[in-house]
Amino acid sequence: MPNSTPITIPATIRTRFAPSPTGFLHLGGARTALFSWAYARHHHGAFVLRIEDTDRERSTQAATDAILDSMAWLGLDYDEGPFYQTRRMARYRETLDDMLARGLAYYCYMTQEELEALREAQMARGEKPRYDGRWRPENSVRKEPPAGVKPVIRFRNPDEGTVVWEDRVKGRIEIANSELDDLVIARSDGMPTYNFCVVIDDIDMRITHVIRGDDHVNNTPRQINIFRALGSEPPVFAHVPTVLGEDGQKLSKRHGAVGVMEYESAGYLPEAMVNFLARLGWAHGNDEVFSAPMLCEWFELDAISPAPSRFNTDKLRWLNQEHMKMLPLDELGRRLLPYLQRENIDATHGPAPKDVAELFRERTATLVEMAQAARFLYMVPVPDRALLDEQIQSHNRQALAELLEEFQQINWTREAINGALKAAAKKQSLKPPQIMMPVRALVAGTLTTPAIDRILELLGREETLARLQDGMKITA
RNA sequence: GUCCCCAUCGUCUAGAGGCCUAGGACAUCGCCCUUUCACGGCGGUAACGGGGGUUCGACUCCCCCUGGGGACGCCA
Repeated sequence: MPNSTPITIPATIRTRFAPSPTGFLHLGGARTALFSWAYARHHHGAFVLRIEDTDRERSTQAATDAILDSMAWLGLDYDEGPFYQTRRMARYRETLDDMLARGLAYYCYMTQEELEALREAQMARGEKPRYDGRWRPENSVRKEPPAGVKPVIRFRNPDEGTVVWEDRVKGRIEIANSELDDLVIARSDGMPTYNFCVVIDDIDMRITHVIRGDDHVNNTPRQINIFRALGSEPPVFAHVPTVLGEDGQKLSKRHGAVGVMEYESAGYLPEAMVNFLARLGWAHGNDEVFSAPMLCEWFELDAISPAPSRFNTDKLRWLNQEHMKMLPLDELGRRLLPYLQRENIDATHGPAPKDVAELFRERTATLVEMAQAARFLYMVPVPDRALLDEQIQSHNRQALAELLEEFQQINWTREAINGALKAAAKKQSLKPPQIMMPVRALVAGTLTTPAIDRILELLGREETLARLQDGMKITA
């Protein structure tokens, strides 16, 4: 008889994010954390952070720190934790002993070699590889534990029936107990395993909604069985689909940036990252650009798509620019500052970062691009001889000379600069571009810049005159 | 191999039987704006994987096929 999970929403929603600290926080994990966080915030519940570090071989403090940094950058604050599973051993052992005593779990003395042989034989027969239950209490009454073998502890999974739950994103899922084997809940060295700890923790931390990656779907029925064996009602489950690379393949190193903090390095705003990640597999009508608070207000599990979705850099870039345009200029300037430093640009002299931000936020998509584009505002560009020869020729040399003189007279305002530029062109019967383009080349070392009058204004009279004069000498 | 899940424009998605001549966004193409590059504005190309049902009526419900993804650890 199928036993299903009722959909009842408890008064206080408690969600958790439970990464294993074996590497940086990747995009998929970040989105899972985001959804879990947003759901808790939406319901004014609690968001718990738990570090699943029972795999001592692979867990590192550095990875934990990296995950914490990523969450902080994204603005995913937690209400409780971080809890470390390795510090809860006493609790796990106590439960293990209790389960052993009650016959819910048993020692299994099968060796790794025996297990491997069994699996190979099963695969050869076209069967699903799994443990055959040979050390179950009912089978091993006569057997003597072999000497020298340290046993694992296995959970005695029910043989009959079907485990059913209403997944909040996938819908109803049923898996027959006959498909499940008795999973190892404690290693031979005594260390409890993930599938066991996760259940104990979710019970103890009173987690009401487990929102996690859908690679855990197959673990869920086993965990539900443990919940039941322990006399606890399982939480609501919501299995979020995978985030794929741009090519539709599983995310891996060859996709380039898969770690969240790599996007910080690449000049993306956390606001944009949150917005983008949220739109991957989740939608609120036609809303595209929104803030984290808006996400929290709107977020519902039912709106999560059950299908995997692909990462898309173009859209992330667009969103980043949108968020750069939404940020107050002072703030955007503050955010730009560290990127200028990373480009080895000394921003202690020269234009205020907020003025630079205003100039470039409509023509660059990331803070890195903005910093790079702004370089000439702080440092004299490397002269491009070919460009200067092309831009400065006999037809406009006279006009440029006159412009230089004019620049020494006028008030140094954008309006006056613009007037001088146009007047100088007109006087020599040139079109405005015929004087503006060479000035760009002289002052910025490139032809693609924001409005030239504003650039000269920001650069200041002294710097402008110096660059014009030095540049003119090169082509003279 | 076995089990589980998924399937709307190139991509992210809206769509909960008639509102769909399938909407939005990114990307792309064209035009306008324009001192360059952008921004912005206007417009275009572009999708319900296939086959069966159910129904007066299916993008929407059911089944099969195909195609994708995930899981089968003393990893999480």
